[in-house]
Amino acid sequence: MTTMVLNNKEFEILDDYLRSVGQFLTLPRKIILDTFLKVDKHVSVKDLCKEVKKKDSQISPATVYRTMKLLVESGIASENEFADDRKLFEKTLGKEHHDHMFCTLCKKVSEFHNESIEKLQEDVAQEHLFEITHHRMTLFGVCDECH
Amino acid sequence: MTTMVLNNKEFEILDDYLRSVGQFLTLPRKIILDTFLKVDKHVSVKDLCKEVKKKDSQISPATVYRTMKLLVESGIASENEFADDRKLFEKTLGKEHHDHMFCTLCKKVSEFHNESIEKLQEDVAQEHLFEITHHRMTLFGVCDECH
DNA sequence: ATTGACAATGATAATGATTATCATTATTAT
DNA sequence: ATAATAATGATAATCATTATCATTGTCAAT
Repeated sequence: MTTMVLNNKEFEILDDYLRSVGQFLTLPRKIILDTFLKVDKHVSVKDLCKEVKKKDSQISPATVYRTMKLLVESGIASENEFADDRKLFEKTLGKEHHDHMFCTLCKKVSEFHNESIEKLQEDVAQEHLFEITHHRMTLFGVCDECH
Repeated sequence: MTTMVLNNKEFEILDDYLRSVGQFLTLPRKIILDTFLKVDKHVSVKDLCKEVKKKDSQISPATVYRTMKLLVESGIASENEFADDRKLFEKTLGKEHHDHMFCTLCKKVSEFHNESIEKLQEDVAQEHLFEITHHRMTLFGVCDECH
């Protein structure tokens, strides 16, 4: 029997968000959120489905897709696309903003943050009278382990 | 009758590249390259197909896809994905490296270059013993005209 | 507790960009 | 000209994601 950590702040946030748009925090959504929170790396919907199926084989991929969209809307998760046509999700809550390095050999995703770059991006945007809502920066190459 | 500018250096580069891999610069490929070069913005395969069809209604989308892949391999074009699941191609020859700003309202793509950011990216990579092959940086937001 | 309005779910079909297949046609070197 | 091989166009296949829709679950009001 799997135990769900229901007092995580993510559950409260999702519940609040859903109520604010006239929806409810149902059991499938709880299971999917719980599963997602226990994966500590970037995960695809496909892989998430496998984990979710272990807990409840009834839950359909369609519901996983729908729920992940809700997690993004509520700020709990964010999505990113590194390799071809497969979106990966990661937790955003309690994590600082960061950018990514993607190893094209082992497909590993690692993170970094550089305040100077952030500042320069803002400067560039101002010069062009562009109002940034978000940005995406990924360095592609070969990680240390693959050398 | 459409005139093709066959003395562009891109034709020579593509020809050289194709020969180096045992292939040939055929008429459909010439037409597609010519069409691509005359579009002066980021273009999707779908839009490119429309233009190509005007010159030769026989040319199939499959050939356009195949040829665009060759243009990327030979360094004449590069691809980028901004909005959902539609790749956009742009000319790379004779253009400095640059990053993009994508207006989420009007979908316009504009370009910028900032040497300081480039330098900092290299620094970050070195710190992490990461060897950059290329990078991708896009600022999302609202452009001046959409304000 | 029951009910009614409506949201959520699961199964499955649809979408849409991109690729693969394959028979036919074109191209090049000889 | 011809043989060897590459290229093409038409079409089917792929695959992640969305839409559809009949059924089931949820909650607030009675």
